[in-house]
Amino acid sequence: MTRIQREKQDIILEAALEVFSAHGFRGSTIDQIAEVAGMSKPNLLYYFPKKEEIHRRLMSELLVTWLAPLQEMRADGDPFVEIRSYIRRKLEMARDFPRQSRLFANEMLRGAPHIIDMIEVDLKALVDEKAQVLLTWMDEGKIARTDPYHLIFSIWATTQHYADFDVQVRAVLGKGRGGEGRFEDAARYLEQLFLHGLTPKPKG
Amino acid sequence: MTRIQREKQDIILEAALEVFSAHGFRGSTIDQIAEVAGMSKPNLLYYFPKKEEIHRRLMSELLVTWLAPLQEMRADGDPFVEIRSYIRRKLEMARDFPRQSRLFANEMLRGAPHIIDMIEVDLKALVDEKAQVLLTWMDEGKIARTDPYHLIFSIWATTQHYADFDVQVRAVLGKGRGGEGRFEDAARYLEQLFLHGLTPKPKG
DNA sequence: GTCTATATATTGATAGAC
DNA sequence: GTCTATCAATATATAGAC
Repeated sequence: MTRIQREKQDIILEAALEVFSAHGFRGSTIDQIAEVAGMSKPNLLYYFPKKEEIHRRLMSELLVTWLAPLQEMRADGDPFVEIRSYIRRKLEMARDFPRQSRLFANEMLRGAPHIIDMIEVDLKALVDEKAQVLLTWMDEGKIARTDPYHLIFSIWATTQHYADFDVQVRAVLGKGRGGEGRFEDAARYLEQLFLHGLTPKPKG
Repeated sequence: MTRIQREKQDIILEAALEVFSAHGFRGSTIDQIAEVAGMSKPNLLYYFPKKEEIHRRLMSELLVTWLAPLQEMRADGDPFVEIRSYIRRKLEMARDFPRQSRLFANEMLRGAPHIIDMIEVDLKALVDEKAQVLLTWMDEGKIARTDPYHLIFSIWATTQHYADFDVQVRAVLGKGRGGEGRFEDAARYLEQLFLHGLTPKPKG
């Protein structure tokens, strides 16, 4: 495959991400994607003969990106530093790659038909491994004893929320508060939530 | 409108909830809904002449259900009891009404085109009111000082996650752990998260 | 490789018999 | 109120000229 071909494919995939993440697979048309990509529909179909093939490519690339932040959590690091860094990385992904997050959420809502195998095998294996790391930290008394799986779920949920439910977050915060400060506020809030919860500090 | 008519409409709305929540608006066909409802397509269209009208009805009913749990949080109650109850109600909704949760998530992912007005007005007003309640509790030193808006967001995110990302949760927990214990585990975990975070208890 | 024109399939909605 | 038959619009995909 030539360099030109690869570039064209990348333009199409970028346009498809834009459209699929906003309207879902069925809600998106090749016409829309072609327009965003700046080419005609038959031209787009010259590079990707099937609409499904575009989606498939996006999904397989997505999963690699998706597993990366958790993989970086190191067993030999300081527990609080590692967890805080993980939360930060996930929140940065929600801020910088909201379309990927929404594409993933769309797939989940439909029962993950295209990636259920990778979820059940690769993702499960990774989470099992990191849950074991968390359990070790608990055994060592470095973090509170709790359910490591649900801990990971809650980090996913709280961070991805800022991408997937972005409209709602902005509407609720209103014009002033929604204006770009929300990710910094979220970072501060989530750090406190996961590290201390709502228990008030004794006055000092 | 007769009783029969109302019943038929309810059957259609129930079927539409099933289909829309799983495939999204554009991904659902009237044929599918009609089949689930156990009637022919023209017959269904006799009661709802437009596909959009079915969706509109579901959305307006949904929003009422959706605001209820937060409305019940009372300023004159004990803060920890009120917050814990709220989390519990939201988690029960994720468990008992996952389709409504997914319908809502679908709408959010698309930028809430049909309900943005209610989000910006009614939901915002309700959250503003409850954020004020939380702020008062913080001023009184009853709960830790934190961002009340992001606190509410994180309760939404963590509880709805068990409905919206159900496939993933079950796949990661595996056959044994995914088997029905997950909501009880989540309830225990979330209670600890919000009340104490990960700070380990001093040994004693 | 890119275009115009078009084939084919799906689907929302209607017509008209019963 | 419910059905069969069908229309009209949309959307995926292909044919064939350039």
